[in-house]
Amino acid sequence: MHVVTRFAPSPTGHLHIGGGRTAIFCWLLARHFGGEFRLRIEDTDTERSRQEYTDSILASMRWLGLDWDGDLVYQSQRLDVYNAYVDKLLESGHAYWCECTPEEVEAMREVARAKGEKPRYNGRCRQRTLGPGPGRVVRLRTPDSGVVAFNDMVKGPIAVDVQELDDMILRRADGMPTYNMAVVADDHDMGVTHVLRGDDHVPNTPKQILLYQALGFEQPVFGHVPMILGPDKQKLSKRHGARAVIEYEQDGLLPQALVNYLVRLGWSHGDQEIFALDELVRLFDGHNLNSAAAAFDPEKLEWLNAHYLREITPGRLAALVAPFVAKLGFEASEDRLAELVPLYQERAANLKDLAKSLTLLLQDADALVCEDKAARSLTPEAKAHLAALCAEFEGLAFEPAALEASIHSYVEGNGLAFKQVGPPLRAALIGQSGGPSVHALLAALGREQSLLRLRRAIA
RNA sequence: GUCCCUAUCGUCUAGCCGGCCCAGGACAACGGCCUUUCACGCCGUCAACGGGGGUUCGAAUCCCCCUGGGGACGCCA
Repeated sequence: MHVVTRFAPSPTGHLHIGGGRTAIFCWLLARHFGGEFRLRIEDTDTERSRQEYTDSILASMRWLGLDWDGDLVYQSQRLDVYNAYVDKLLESGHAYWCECTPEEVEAMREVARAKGEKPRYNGRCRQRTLGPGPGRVVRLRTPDSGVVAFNDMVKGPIAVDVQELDDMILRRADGMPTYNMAVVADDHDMGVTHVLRGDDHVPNTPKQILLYQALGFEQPVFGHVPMILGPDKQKLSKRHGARAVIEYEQDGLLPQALVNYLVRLGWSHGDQEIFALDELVRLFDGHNLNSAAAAFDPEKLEWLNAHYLREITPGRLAALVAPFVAKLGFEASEDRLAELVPLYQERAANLKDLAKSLTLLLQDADALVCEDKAARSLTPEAKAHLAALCAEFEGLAFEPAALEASIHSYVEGNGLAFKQVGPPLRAALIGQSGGPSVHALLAALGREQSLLRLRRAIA
């Protein structure tokens, strides 16, 4: 099957998770069938479109691992094309010039509303034979009767009576094309075969189909994926915290975790939860898409992220966490980070947390802050044990096994319980009551830094 | 208001053309095991077919109505 999909964001903001998920689905569908995935920037709204958002969206696409085929298409560079199509429609009688002002149209809508009907343009200029002129727009001549039906990839058969549709504007008074006009022209010219987009476009689809028919274009397959709701089941908004893909990146999420989470939100493959990207490409064929809106669950995302974090090799993880460590004001080579990372790899849910934990090991002994619970374990008796252990460690090789053996022999030799020396040791080393095993901590810190921290705790 | 979409545990979902489902998996929560702590891991518990009518020997699965949720009705995209 020949498949060409596209993702068409408008550069009026960063790429949000809803758009991100749509992009992933489109990319997956194209890759699954060995087709093409195209990217189009819908920047006809000159007021709100910004280059920086285009850049941000492209950066997020790359971060997610979604590569696109062919050149980027900018709608703002295709205005002539759209107008040529509008002219064609005018010539064939499928469109007409209209001189009604926005105010007049609004009044018509009010009349319709008052009659309990859907607000719409009443077709006043339909029968007139107006030509171009200032303030005039071009409208599509919607058929008088009939039903527009299509088979949605995810929602199944959908039918709408044309009576519900009014004569939509194709060309604005300023000569700019409207959204539906541009989309149909672009999707056709780009050879798009499958239009996968957000749920909110369902009502646009019948209108666009009318345009396909008027223009004599072959229709693509349409598919509408439901929206993503906030954890409270309400429309996702700023209230729900981070929503843009770029924010998740900044919070230390791994792209494979976000992709896995987003795909699984609205698509399933039996009971499977974890999917590698190549596995998704193999499995995703456009079926099994859920037709109901789904609530976003940050906790499950976090769980997936922690999962992927544990799968990465220390060396690779060191490189990923380095920028986050630097952001916290610490300097450490990637080699050094690679040595430390294993201590916290399975204790962190994201790169930000991991970096924060690593700074416990990187900072100066004097800057170490001791948590209350940890401080309480540093009793006079415990300090005496620490002093004795310092002596034990003096002539020892600072390796995990040797350190562990040394601590155990001290504990047993003095008839103690491990908990009498473990907690105070950890408190002295990192100022916390929980965390990596003490011998691993000692080995990672090294002789000099370990003894420095122990002596400081005793003092 | 009108039209369209939608409805299984708190959340994501499995459940394709009815019986194998007194509904399965995952996240979260809770309990336990492992363990020097934390975390990981493992085991277990709690928890759902929105309501009402049909069709049928039999419905979460099919049909209708109601209710709930969402979206759209722009010279925005």
